[in-house]
Amino acid sequence: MINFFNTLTGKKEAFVPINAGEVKLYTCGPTVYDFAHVGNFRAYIFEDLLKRFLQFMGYKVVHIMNITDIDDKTIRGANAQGVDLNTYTQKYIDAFFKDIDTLNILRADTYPRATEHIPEMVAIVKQLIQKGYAYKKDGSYYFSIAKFPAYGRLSKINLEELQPGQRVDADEYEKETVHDFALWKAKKEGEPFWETEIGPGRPGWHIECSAMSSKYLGETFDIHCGGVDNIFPHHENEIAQSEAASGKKFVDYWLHCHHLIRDGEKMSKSRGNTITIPEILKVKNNPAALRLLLLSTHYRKTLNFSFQALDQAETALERINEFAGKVKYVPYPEGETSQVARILAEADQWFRAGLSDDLNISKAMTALFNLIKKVDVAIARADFKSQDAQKVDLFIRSINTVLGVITPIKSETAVVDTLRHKLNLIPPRVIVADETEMPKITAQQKDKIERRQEARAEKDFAKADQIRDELAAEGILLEDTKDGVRWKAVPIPKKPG
RNA sequence: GGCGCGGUACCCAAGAGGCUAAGGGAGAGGUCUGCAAAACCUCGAUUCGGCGGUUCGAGUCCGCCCCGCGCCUCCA
Repeated sequence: MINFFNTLTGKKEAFVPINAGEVKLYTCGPTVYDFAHVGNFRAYIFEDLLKRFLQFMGYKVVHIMNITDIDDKTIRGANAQGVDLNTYTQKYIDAFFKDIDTLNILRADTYPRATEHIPEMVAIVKQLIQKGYAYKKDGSYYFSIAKFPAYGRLSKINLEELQPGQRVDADEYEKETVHDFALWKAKKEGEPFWETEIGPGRPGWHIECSAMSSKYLGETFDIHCGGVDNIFPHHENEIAQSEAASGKKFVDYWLHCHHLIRDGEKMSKSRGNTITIPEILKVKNNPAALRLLLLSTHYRKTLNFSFQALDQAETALERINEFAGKVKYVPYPEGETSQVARILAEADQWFRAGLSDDLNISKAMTALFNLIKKVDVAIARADFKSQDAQKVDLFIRSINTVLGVITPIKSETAVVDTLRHKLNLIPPRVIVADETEMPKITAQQKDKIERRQEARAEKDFAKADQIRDELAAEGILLEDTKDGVRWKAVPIPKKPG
């Protein structure tokens, strides 16, 4: 059974989708007025983990993520640059998708844009007018929260105790009550507008999510995600609009991701302490390590971003990759042992149990590391066979459909018979198990490995070390083991800055 | 002021009444080795922000206090 912490009830609850075997998921996407920062992607990675885990557990997931391409900031940005709205937002949309791919985040089924769903929004506003939840003032339409008694249920906010911020009063639009919010904003000088049945203007912020979620997922759907800062007012307002319009429950499970902080402070554009994915990768070019870092703190806990933490994630990931490669590429004797099935069953159980418990990623990672430890011990004792390796490899691939970070390191131990070479019995040679499975290595590089082995046999260590350095600069790492020289292909380290 | 989250080893981080307080990183010792690196093995908190209380038994429940953070206004 899968449990999720539901913001609506404030409790962990058993997850039961409306239609068995199918999950309808809506996640709040970016407002494309600037480049998204890591904090934004922490939320998208959490949602990706959620989605991948549901798929792993056999659910079909229909995932919608909106793109807010019209709001105060996009309009301001476009006007400042003297370009039209679409031209302005497109470069941020492109950057967003590029980062999504870099972080190996699965694409949503649809990324509806606000500007392409004006008629759907107008239809909801009309319904709200008709049912008496909306009123018009100076060409704008507002939602009257006094008409919706359940208002505040999600955020647990008691309106009477709310201390309105100063900027509420500074709102340029006329409202009956401060907390009423705009559904539709009347046409204004210097702003894009649409001619509609409810008059010329543009949508308020919240209405797009109500309109687009119901269009693609239905009036009631399973899960709605976002950052905690969306709980109020955005999601509260969505509930009010949608439930007032449809007369039905809007969403069963609300899951909210906590913030990513930097130096103890929330990372946000308004504070100016943001950092983007490309900026991070300029310092440490390892997207999978970044993904692991963002993934490995539980989503309801604040995550403090630092490059030290990124280094730790990278080291941990290398260990996993090393192990995955050892299982996938290294040949073992035919057969199987009895213990590996047991180790795997235990790891599988922990992995599922962990993620089933409100996405407890720590427990899931523990399952993986304990597996690694136990199998490594078995390998060290030569108590590990080829069929064991296949099963472990399969398991790793399976959990990697959820984690999305593992790339087995391809490497091979070259057995060079230096003694026989010295006696001129055979030429030195690098023995490779399966050429097609090997990482990229040139004949020249192989030749160098052989020449280094010759140098070592002749105790010309200066030459041997020089060759090792040359290969390292080319991304081929040499390691002398008791079985021979082992090489692996690694990314060539980049100089920061 | 209201609502909410968190404080567990040098760092990150599980655990939410009872077998020896997961796991990762760093560190120490070891195997291997020309050296190095890597890989692997072993070790590591008598103690969970503080003080009281409940209990046979408390990181875990209750009370008070201290500290950090978020939301209440556009924000993932």
